[in-house]
Amino acid sequence: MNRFLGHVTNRIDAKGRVSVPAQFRSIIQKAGHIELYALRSLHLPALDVGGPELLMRFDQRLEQEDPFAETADDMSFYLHADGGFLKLDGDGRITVTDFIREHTGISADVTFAGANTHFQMWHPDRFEAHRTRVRERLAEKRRQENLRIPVGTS
Amino acid sequence: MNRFLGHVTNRIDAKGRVSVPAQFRSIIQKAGHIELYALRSLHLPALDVGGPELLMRFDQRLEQEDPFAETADDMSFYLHADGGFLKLDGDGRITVTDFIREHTGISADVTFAGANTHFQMWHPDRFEAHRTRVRERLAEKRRQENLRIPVGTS
DNA sequence: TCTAGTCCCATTGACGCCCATAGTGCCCCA
DNA sequence: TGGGGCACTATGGGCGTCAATGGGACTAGA
Repeated sequence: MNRFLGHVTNRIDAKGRVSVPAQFRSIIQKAGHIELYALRSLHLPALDVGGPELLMRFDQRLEQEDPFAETADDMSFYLHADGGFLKLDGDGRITVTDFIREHTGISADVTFAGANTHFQMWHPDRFEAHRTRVRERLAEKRRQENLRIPVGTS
Repeated sequence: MNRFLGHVTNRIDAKGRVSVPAQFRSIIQKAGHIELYALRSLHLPALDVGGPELLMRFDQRLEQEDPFAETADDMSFYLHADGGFLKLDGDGRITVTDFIREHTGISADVTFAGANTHFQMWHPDRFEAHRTRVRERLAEKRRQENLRIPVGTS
């Protein structure tokens, strides 16, 4: 399975390193990459992480923009200055830099969460909070739709 | 990876020198260049720095952006007259000249920010301010157009 | 002579590379 | 079916290398 699924929480050691879950790692390494591309999510206190092809996807999206509009500059700045590479060491670990900590609030532990084509890095508490919030939103949405279309799935 | 990505802040020493991040340096040296070209960014209080090919790209952009040749000439003059070489010393440092300080407000520290094909030099505070502004604009834009910049929607 | 710009060297702290260990799940075999 | 052992992951730590920074000495031009 070459999709990022599920979530795992790992500990950051005294040297500031954390193991990327083997399951996620194998997907990246299968593609022959030893470095990860990380981007600070716009709306969430989380990091979007994937192989270099993640950056390619964003670059393609960027090319669709009018290169002389402010949006293109903004997107380029966001993708290139506000993103960066994370190098995997020989044991499949990455070092948690200030770049990561500032945006996510991560301190002692990291929750890795699959997101299909990539994965995310969270502070465990914030991840949990986000998870329940999402669940509530979805439940609410379904409740509204059920008023019209009663599809009782439970 | 031969792209300028991420950002680092380095200190200017008593002699006015600052280390160019090794990651950026290696990209330049891989391309076989010993000197850097610096241009004032058009809209930002930052310096665009890169190899000689940076000049050509800026010229092309100028031509396309401004249909009136005379204005384009003025702009070209403005850029080139004040643009200059930054010589790397043996330890990969450059001297921060008044030319740099005037346009960027840089005083004690420099933030080097990747911009894919080149990099930028910022005053740390201004960089941070710009970063948050860009994120706000992109977030707003996405809210309006449902523009899918980050994959992480959840 | 003084100043500004180089070249070179020293220090220190961070990071990469390597190996060790403990916990866990799985498989195989009795 | 239960036990032993193998494989692998997460984690911890040692150590050498390199980057960032500071500073001294030499040179050339004002």
